[in-house]
Parts: sequence; C-alpha cells; structure tokens
Amino acid sequence: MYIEVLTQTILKKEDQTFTYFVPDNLASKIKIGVRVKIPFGKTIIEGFVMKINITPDFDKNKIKEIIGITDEEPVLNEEMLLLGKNMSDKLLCSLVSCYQAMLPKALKAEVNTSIKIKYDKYLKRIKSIEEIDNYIENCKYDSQIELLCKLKEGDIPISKVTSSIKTIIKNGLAEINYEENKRYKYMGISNYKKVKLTLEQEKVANTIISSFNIPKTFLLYGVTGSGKTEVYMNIIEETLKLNKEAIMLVPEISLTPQIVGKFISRFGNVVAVLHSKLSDAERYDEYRKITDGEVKIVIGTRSAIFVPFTNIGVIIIDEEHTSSYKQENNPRYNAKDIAIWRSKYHNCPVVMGSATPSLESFARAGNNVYELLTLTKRAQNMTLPVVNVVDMKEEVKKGNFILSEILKKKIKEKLDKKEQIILLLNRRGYSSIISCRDCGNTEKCPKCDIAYTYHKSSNTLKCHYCSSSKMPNTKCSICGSTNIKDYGLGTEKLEEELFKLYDARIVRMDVDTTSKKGQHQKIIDDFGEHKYDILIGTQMIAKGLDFPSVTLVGVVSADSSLTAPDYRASENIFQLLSQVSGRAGRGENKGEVIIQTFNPSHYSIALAKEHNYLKFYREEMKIRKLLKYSPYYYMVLVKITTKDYDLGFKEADKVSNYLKNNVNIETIILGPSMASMFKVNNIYHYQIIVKYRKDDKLKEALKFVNNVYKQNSKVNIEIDFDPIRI
DNA sequence: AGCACGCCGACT
DNA sequence: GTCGGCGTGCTC
Repeated sequence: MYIEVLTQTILKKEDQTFTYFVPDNLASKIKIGVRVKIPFGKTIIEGFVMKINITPDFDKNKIKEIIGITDEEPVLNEEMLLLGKNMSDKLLCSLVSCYQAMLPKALKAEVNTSIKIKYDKYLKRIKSIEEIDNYIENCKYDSQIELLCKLKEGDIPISKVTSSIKTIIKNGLAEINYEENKRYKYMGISNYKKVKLTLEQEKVANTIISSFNIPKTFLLYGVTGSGKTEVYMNIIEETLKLNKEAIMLVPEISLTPQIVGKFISRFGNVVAVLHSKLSDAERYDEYRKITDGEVKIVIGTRSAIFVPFTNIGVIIIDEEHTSSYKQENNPRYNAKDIAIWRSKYHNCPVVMGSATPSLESFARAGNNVYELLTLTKRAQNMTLPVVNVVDMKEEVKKGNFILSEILKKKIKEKLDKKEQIILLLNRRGYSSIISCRDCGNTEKCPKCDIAYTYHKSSNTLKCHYCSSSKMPNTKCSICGSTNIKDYGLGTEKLEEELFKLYDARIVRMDVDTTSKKGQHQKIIDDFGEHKYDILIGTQMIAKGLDFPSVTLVGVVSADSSLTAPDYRASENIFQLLSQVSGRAGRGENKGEVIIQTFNPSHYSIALAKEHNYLKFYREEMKIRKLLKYSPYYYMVLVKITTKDYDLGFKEADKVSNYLKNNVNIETIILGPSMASMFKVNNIYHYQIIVKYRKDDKLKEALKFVNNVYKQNSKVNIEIDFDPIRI
C-alpha cells in the first residue's frame, strides 16, 4: 500500500507530502493521523499519514518503505485534521506547523521524539499456579520463593530488577509489565466551599445553560470580585451532568493557582491541568488523561484549546482581554478564534469573561455578534479600593524620582501594621522612548498617534507604523523644557531603593527571577505565607493573584507602558491598572492603590481610578475610529526579514506596491518601514501594515506574496493577522 | 538537518 | 594541475 506522509518540513518553506510504501504486514495498522517513521535522505524522520491507499504519481522505484508506525491510535483525529487545514488556510502558515501546534511535544512528529515516559513496573505471572508450586519445590533460593509466593496472589510492583527477578523471568515464570505512571500533583484548597450563587450570578449562568447545544459566544463582563469563577464552575457542573466536557482557558496557570485549587476541590480528579511550566513528560501525562477519557475538564493556557475532547459542552475563556491568547510565532493563531471554530464543530457555547473586556469583544457584543452578560456587584460585600493618583512631575521637583512622598509614607504605614504590599513596575522592552521629565510629554507621530522610537545610530525619531521620521527636538514641544530623556527604571533599581529606605523582607518577581521551573510558585507561596512584606514585579503579578493581607498596591510608573509605541497602549494601561486595583483589599482590610504617573490627567489613568470601564470604552473607541484602528479596522502585519539590508528594502517595497495595486481602494497600506527591532542577529526586519474594513481581494493578494517568498531562500515573509504588537 | 553537487581561490 | 571553501538544492 502506498501512503502520503506530511513531514515536519525540514525545508520550512512549504508543506510537502512524500509518498511511501507500507508493507502488507503493517498495512492494517495504518490510519490517517498516525505518525510513521520514514527514511528521508540519509536520516530518519517522522511524519503524519495524510492519505492512505493512493496510487503514486512518483517514480515507484524511488519510493522507500516506511520504517515503522509510531502510534496505535491517530494523534490527530478527524476534527484536528480539519481544524489544521482551516488554520493553515486562514493564517497563511504551513499545515505541519498547525498540526504540531495542536500536540504536546511527546506526540509531535519529530526526528527525536522519544520523550521519557515514567513507567510503573509490575511483575506479572505467566505460568499456572501449579507450575509455580513445582518450581518452588525445586528452588533453593529464599528470595525467589518469597517473590513467587507473592506472585501467586497477584502482580507485584517492582522498582529494581534484582537477580532473582531476572532468574524467574529467564525460567519463563513471569514477565515485566509496564504501566504508564500518570502523576496527579495538583491539590484542592482545603477550606473551599461551594458558594451559592447570587441572583445576578444565577441569572447569567442560566442564560448560558439554556444555550447549551448552540454555537454562540457570550461576553461575560463582570467587575473584579464579582465571582466569575463561581459562574464558570456552575456552568461546568451542568455540562458534566450532560456527560459533556469543558475547556477553560486562563492566561497563565502558574499565576492563578487559586482557580485551579478551587476546581480540583469541587470536581476532583476529572480535571486535567495544562500550562507552560510543565515538563514535556508531565504535559504528556495530563494529555493522556484526556485521550483516555479519564478527565472531563481541562484548565489550561493557550494551546489547551486544542485538547482532543470529542464531546465539548462549553468553552470558557477567562480574562479574555489578555494578549497571551494570541500566539506570537507561527502558527499565529488566536485561541479565541479556535474556540469559536470548535464551538461550531461541537455545537456548544463559548463564554469569554473579563472585568475589562478587549475593545474588540465589547464592540462585538454591542453589535450583537456576541451576547453580552454583565455582573455588576462585587460578591461578599467587598468594596472597590480607593485609588490615589500621584503626579510625578511635582515629586520630581521635590527630588523624588522613584517613590513619591505618599507612597513612601504608605509603605511605612503598612509595614508597621504587618500588612503586605505589592509594587508594580511596568518595565517592558521599549527603552528607546524619549519623554519629557518635566511634563511627561512623549513625542508622537501626528498621523498614527504612536510614540516615536529613537534610533541611536541615525539620531532620528521614527514612527514604525508609517515610516515617517524626524530629528529629535532639543526642547519639549509642550512645555519647552530641555529635560528630555529616555525613560528607564528597572525592578532591580527599585529593589535597591527599597532596601535603602526600609527594613523589610522584599521579593522580586520578573523574568529574571522566575526563569527556573517552580520558582514562580515558590515566590507566590512564600508571599502568601507572609514570608515577605513587599512583592515587586512586572505586570505578571497583576493577574489573578488573591492575597487577603495585601492592603497596598503601588504602581511605580504607569507611564512606561502608556508611552509604548503601540496603538493599544491606552487600553493596556487601563486594563493593567484595573487589574491591580482589584488585587488590593481582597481580605477584611480595605485596600489602597497608589498610581504614580507623569500624566495624571490621561483618560486611561483617570478612568481606571474611577473604575469606569464603560466611559473608557467610549473614549477609546472615539480615538480608534478617528485613527482607523481596531475594532473599526482590521489589521494585518506583513513582516519581511533578510540578511541583506538593500535587498530587504527593495523586496519590502515590491510587496507593498503589489498589495497597493491588488487590494480594494479603501484598504490602507502603510510602509514598508523598519520594525521596532530592526536589526536582530544580523537579520533586518521590515514591515508593512495593512488596515482594512472589508476587502475581498486582500486574502488572495497576501496569499500571492506569501507564495512568492516561499520559493525565495534569501527573503522571508511572515503574515500576522490581528497582531497584538507591532 | 545532512549530504552531494558545483563553481572559484590558494597551494604542494 | 589539485584541494577544499561553502552557496545551492534535494531528500518519496
């Protein structure tokens, strides 16, 4: 039998299937979606079986035989095969990359795919009891007799293969059996109690429950502390009653251990947990629970959206506004889109929840594409914390560059009361932003309203949306001050400052301190047990943490992300400030939030202070409309990368011109321009931004340019739909 | 990825 | 003349 195999494209450019021969003795084991080991050139690789029983259109003499079949059952089921094709078509990326993205490492088609799976060993009797008794009578070794007596009663778990075990096996009395060890390591919360839903929560839950079997998307807009998790659990409970499965996506599990704990407490061991900090073997363990039908609920990060449940009852996406649902490398999928695709396949609803929904989702709810559900009341009588905005312009005049007068005072106050403090420093990679130290003004491109990026080599300010550039001013264009500097304050520097001022136990949580596995968890646990007084971190600490004894949250510099060269900067800062505000005062003590900023009157800061999402939404939508950004316009980012500076510009220009001539007139093509990270590893990055509302020609045009550069070994192209960062 | 093929500079 | 540099192309 001849089969068609899709290989992990070594030549990364294109999907290519290869024809192989399957000998008769293996033919019955071949199914579409299983992996096969195949000789390829001088090496052995793995590929997915795409078609079986084909008549080859390749020279039969050159067709090689497969080496073996890796799987008993397909790793890609019918739904996954279909979904992969859909993804690769929609995202203009290779089919293999889509299939690989759906699978845990242990099940990907790769050259060296042998992930160590932990086995439990059993010694199993293979001869009758009489035969064993016979053997015992003639045996003079006590250790063997002891083993054999136990063996008569059943299998014996063994850890080491001793010499007596070896002898027993050699004499054909027993054999070693292996069983995969699936580790259950998550624990429930001991004091968890099922909470009776409030009327408001119940109404929301019932609306969703009455839409089971309908592929509909709900947007659950609920203020922080309104008990969205309880609603989710209620819906999932109903799903389980119908003998269906549930997927719940969360931004990052290692940061939300409380949610997992609640789920385990309530649903026990029908829950599998998938997140980025699992080792490959651990991830495979969890995955096997799903394929074996042991679990009904999966909680996981982005890629958990692909779990091969066959009867999904509901898909929940918590904190739907988070950018982590979009994958930033190929295939550049958004888990929210995959969720909606799967909801149609399984006829089930999708529930997206957030206290600060993304503008896109809220706009869709406004257009009745999604159904809007709201939770307005904070559960358990928790009050929203008081938010204090401090104008750093005034503080700088007093000589306070890092911590303001009031924040210093409050920290001391809380330390004295033995309460805990979280300090947030939003230091993201955009160091090359220049802003005025006196008035907080950052110079922006007038066309795109995006902060200019400073290019040191040429001493110019560049807008990397539209490629316009200008010389940096020596004076601030608003207040005339010459005190213009790039802004940079790191977590280490803040930590240093705090050590100088206080005698406190301080812990830092950022990419530098959490790269090792389990470190996240340890910091969170330790802080939860009050082994530290102050937690310093980047925005990763803002999400989902729930520490009752935290009574003060300080945002040390709200501006660094406000001035980021990104049209979503205002939205991001509003979401971030709202999130952190929700973190304070979760216990009995009232919480306080202090936000330090050079732009106290900026609407996203002022409205975050008021906890006024709706007003923020309206304000931001006006700007998006004016400047033709999402959700009014869709965006596509076309990236062109090459080692050759001149060639890159030439080719990017060609692409841009081709697009201009082959899309609808209303579609806006910006660039080519230099990407914000222009030269990385000696590779030059150019980009073209496409903005459109409706364009039936765009897809074909993008497909065309994409195919052109698939054949080009010098120039690479990548297409990113709805990019989260530009 | 590996490996062969092939077209130019430095050399026993 | 040859040896070997690695740019290019192919693997069912």
